[in-house]
Formats: sequence, structure tokens, C-alpha cells
Amino acid sequence: MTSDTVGLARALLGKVLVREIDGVVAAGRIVETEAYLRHDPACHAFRGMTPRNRSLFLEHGHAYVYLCYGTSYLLNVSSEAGGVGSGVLLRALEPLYGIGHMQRNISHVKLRDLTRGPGRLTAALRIDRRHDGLNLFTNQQLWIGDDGHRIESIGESVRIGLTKAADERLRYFVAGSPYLSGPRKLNRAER
DNA sequence: AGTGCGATTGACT
DNA sequence: GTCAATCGCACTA
Repeated sequence: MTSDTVGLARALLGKVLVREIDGVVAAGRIVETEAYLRHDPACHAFRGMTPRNRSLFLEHGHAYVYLCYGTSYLLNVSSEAGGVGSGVLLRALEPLYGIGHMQRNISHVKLRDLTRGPGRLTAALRIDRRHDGLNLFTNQQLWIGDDGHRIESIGESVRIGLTKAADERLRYFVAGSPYLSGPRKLNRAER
């Protein structure tokens, strides 16, 4: 898989995020990502390596998991070569397998919302800081696989929820997917 | 050692 | 639509 950040953010669309807990598998197809570049003020690695963000500097394919707003864990895939602080945020999945198990991990959410949003998808798959630093291409509890599915077209928009570099169009999504956490179409006013 | 905040979510008007 | 919860950590001193 390509390692450059934007290329990885696009290449991850359509791949499957798999979680295995005590032999039980839950999984969802990645339908929405955001790129956080080197030298990007919105990237957590912008001001250099810290205890929290060190996984962003790992070779591409490693997990960077952090707690956001004290309530939600967010999962990123590190990008680029080792030593470069950049990554791709996973913002939404289309539920595929183990849906009953995922619903047990979040109370009172409809199927449509189960893995829609970066904090909900980690809750549904029980992902937290313990998974920080794992190699997502080789790990046995949490990994990204390719089932041969190919997506039709990729939409782009500005990233969601940012206070810094909010005008960069670095959000990518499977066009038309009903499981997105933000706009489904490119808004002409954004161009 | 103290302070302020954020790549969100769910509850509520 | 608005708004508070909640906490690890980066920043300042």
C-alpha cells in the first residue's frame, strides 16, 4: 500500500478494519478518512514528537490512538516513512461483520450510526490507547485487510471539526455511502 | 505544579 | 438548533 499521506487516505477507502476479541470478529469497511500532513498545523505531530503522538512517527501502517475531548478514542493510521509525523484519521465505517457484538458495545444506536463518526467506530470495535502503536498490517487483534472490493468514486471535502487549518480539503469519502459522518457530496461553495 | 483545551458525542430545547 | 461532559496531555512558569 502506498505510504504517502493523501495516497494512503484514499487507498484506505474500501479496505476493511477488522477487530478480533476472544475469537469473535467484528469488522467494517472504511468509507471516510482524513489526511493529517507533515507541517500541517492541524496534525498532532506539528510541534514535534511527544509521549502522546510518537506513534505518528512510526513507519506507515501503525495505529495512533488518542483520547479526544476526554470522551472518545480516535484511530489513525501512520503514514510516510519512519520519523515523519503524519497520518490518516478513520472517520467512518460501513458495518460488515459482528454487528450484534458492536451494538452491544454502544447502547441505543441505530445501525446507521453504529460506526459513523471517529469516536463511535472505536467504541463499537472497543479500540483504545492499548492499541496505540500496533502494526495494522500484521497485528492479530486489530488489522486492516483487503477483500477485493473496489469503490466507485471518491468524494473530497474540508476536514471536519477542526479549529486549525480548517480550510484544507483533506477529507476523503466513498461517494454516496450512507454511513458518512459529514457531507456526502462536494459542496461547490467550498471550492 | 497549575491551567486550558480539543480531529466528539449524546442529551436536550 | 445549542451545550455540557470529561480527562490526558501540552504548554507555561
